[in-house]
Amino acid sequence: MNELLRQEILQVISLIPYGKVATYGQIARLSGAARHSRYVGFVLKNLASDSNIAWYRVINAQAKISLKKEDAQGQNIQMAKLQAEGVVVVSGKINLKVFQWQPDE
DNA sequence: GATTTGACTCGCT
DNA sequence: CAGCGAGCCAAAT
Repeated sequence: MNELLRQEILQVISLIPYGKVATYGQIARLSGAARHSRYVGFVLKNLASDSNIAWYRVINAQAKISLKKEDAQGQNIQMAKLQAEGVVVVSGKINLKVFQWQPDE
């Protein structure tokens, strides 16, 4: 497995500022793995439970929480955390125009 | 060592 | 404008 790539992904996620979110694809590109969008989610899944990483700031390209229905608890936690940071969630979706992280800003 | 699967994305229908 | 399918890459079985 790519420990290096995994850490880079976590690194990028840790760079997301308070009150902002980023998409999987975005993270993948910033971490140097443009086409490893799926891998990003995979990494989070394994590291989220025992890491202090703000995994909940990561959403999919549809601006929605990507967890499955079975992970309702996780969805709830993520949404709660986001709102606690001031991110407004409308109809389960996030306003990317306002809250998506712009690495160059 | 080959096949399936996945917290995704983009493009065409 | 919504839905479906193909593409990509690493991990798990």
